[in-house]
Amino acid sequence: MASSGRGRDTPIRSVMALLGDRWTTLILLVLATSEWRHAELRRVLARISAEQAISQRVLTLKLRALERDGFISRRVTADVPPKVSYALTPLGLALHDRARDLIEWIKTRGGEIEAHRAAWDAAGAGD
Amino acid sequence: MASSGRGRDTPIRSVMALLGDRWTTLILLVLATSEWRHAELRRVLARISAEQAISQRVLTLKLRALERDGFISRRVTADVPPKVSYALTPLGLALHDRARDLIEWIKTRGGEIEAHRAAWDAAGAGD
DNA sequence: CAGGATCCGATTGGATACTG
DNA sequence: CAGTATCCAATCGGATCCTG
Repeated sequence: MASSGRGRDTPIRSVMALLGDRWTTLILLVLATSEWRHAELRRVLARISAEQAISQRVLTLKLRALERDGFISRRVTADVPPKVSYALTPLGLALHDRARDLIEWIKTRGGEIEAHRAAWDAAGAGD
Repeated sequence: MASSGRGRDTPIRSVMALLGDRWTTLILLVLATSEWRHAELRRVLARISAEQAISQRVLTLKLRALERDGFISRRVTADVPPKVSYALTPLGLALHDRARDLIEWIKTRGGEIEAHRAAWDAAGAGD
């Protein structure tokens, strides 16, 4: 089942969806710092997300999706047990930069957004 | 139940999720052209998405979410039946601009991404 | 016309157990 | 350690019906 899936998506929609999902952007941010092994990556994601850990299965799914699109590369050593490391490709680094820009923008405007939400929620609270 | 929901999200995650969902970015693109009424908006979204129409319920949900964050404004006339129009706020226009940038980037790199996918799918096809 | 209420299918993400 | 396979809960989006 390696081939299709939701692969008929245009890159536009699927990449936007990637950035919008629960973990992918965080993975990009971490991989931008250096190369990481699977288990290490899981641990650091758990720490910085602060809520809860990514499951092993979902981490694999997200890494595969990023690899399929050419955003990350996977390197395996011949050791036993094998060591598998992930790193951003140049394309992935470029995507990361875009994600950063977006995050920075949201940070600068985050106050306004939260103010709107507070006002909205206050107005609707008396239902 | 107007208040909470997934409202405890930080703007970062929720705005990224907004851009990554099925319709929101498309809605931003359309609203950037002018003000639209609910039914018109539904029709034009159906046309440009080419796959299938957004349901009435989901359009309302998306518009409410955008309104809550202060990205769009809702204007109602005193007519019977009332006319309801939606338009981008300055904050929403700024978000739209960021979405456009991202889309443009994906377009310029889309070829590479699709090439990676093709290679990946071909490699995995012989399972 | 705008939109709320229901019901439903599909997808997403998490927990756990198991394999090379 | 890295990854797969199940099973399950929650969320998302769609279809339909109903109301001011």
